[in-house]
Amino acid sequence: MNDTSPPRRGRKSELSREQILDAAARMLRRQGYGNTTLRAIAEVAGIQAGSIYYHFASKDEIMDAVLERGVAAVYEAVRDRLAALPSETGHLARIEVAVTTHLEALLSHGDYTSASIRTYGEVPEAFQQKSQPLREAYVVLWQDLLGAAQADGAIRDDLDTSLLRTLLLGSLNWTVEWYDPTQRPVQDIARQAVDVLFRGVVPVEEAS
Amino acid sequence: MNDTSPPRRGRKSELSREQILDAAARMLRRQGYGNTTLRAIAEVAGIQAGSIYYHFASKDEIMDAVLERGVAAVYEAVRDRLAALPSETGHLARIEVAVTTHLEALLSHGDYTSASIRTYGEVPEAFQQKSQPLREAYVVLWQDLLGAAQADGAIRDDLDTSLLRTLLLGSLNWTVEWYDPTQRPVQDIARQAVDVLFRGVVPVEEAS
DNA sequence: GCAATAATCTAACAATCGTTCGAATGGTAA
DNA sequence: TTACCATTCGAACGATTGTTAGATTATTGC
Repeated sequence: MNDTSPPRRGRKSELSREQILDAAARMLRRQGYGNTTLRAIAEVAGIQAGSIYYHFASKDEIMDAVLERGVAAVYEAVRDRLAALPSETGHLARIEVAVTTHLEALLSHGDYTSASIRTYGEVPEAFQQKSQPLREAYVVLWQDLLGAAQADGAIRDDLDTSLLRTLLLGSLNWTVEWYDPTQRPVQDIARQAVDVLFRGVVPVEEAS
Repeated sequence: MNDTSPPRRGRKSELSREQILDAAARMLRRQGYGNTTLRAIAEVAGIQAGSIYYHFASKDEIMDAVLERGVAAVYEAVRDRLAALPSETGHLARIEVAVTTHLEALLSHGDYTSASIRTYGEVPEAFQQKSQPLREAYVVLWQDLLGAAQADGAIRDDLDTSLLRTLLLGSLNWTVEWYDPTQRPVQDIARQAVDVLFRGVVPVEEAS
């Protein structure tokens, strides 16, 4: 009944599986769901199209794996880094760490996270739902972070933290569309993003 | 030689053309480029698939028209509203108008702008280039806006306005992914976005 | 009302899609 | 080596794709 045990497989299988996923993520990122062909994935992975079905049951299963990996990479990175902070860490410091980690994870696992972000909307609803719990957990994480900060007066209480969260994460997520790793280190972007988020762009002397 | 004159067409042609474009934009927005089928577009538009070719030469030509319309709607709206401002308008006020107008245009032409934003990356390079001049012009518009503000001291001069622009526009563009017109008026979002952009989230008394 | 042409329909085409399956290969334990 | 199972190949399938062309219907100008 409980069919948790996978068919016993050798070491080479996992390697191929990984190559297929990498290829799929790379193609999903630039061409979207509908344009990504199993034959193209196979070619990039260095195998034949039919061979994919030894590792995955369907195209959707591949997409699902890529999507899930994309969100998990960011969520787990941020969650773990926050958990590793000393308990006396201030709210603003925690937010700064979250922003920086989010950006680092987002841009270092570029293909998976980009594919996840850009493809999520165009994938059949049926298996959007599989990665949805993770996405919601990540939203809750941020909402708690911002809510706690506001409750303690670290964030102005005339702001809607829910709106603030979507605006902030939107700004960060959009970086996958333009970020060029050869141009500028991720930390520079994170630093200025946090700086503007905290203090705004207007110089203090004339902040009306 | 100069074949500028289109084949003389009646009034009904333009109506159908519009319906095809509307249908295409709506499908592009939710399903992406590769998943959007000419037969599906035709069904939404209330005609037969083959009839599309009376109005457009190819699928790509439809996509091209949708993409261009999407960026043009936002660009022209912001440009015109800025041009209509009295010349003595301050830099921050101009930026506020630009942000608000950008959001309003973005979200009121939802299908076209969303399709334009989400599909641009997955479309063949050959005709990404057709809407590229418009996109660049829009970037220049914002860059001038922010650069002039910084030159006059309205924006802190330790900020990189080029990075600031991408972060800001990213935040605004991302709204097409989550905005629900039944929940909150666009102006509320614009107001808080400008507020945070100018003054940051940290209360003045403890801004270090 | 009649001719002309604008607009749409219908049916098919070649290509490509995801998928299947039996045969061929690879490696590993005995 | 032999036998067994893991892994891949190669070729095919039905369905669907963008596109085409001729027949058919609407609409307009006179």
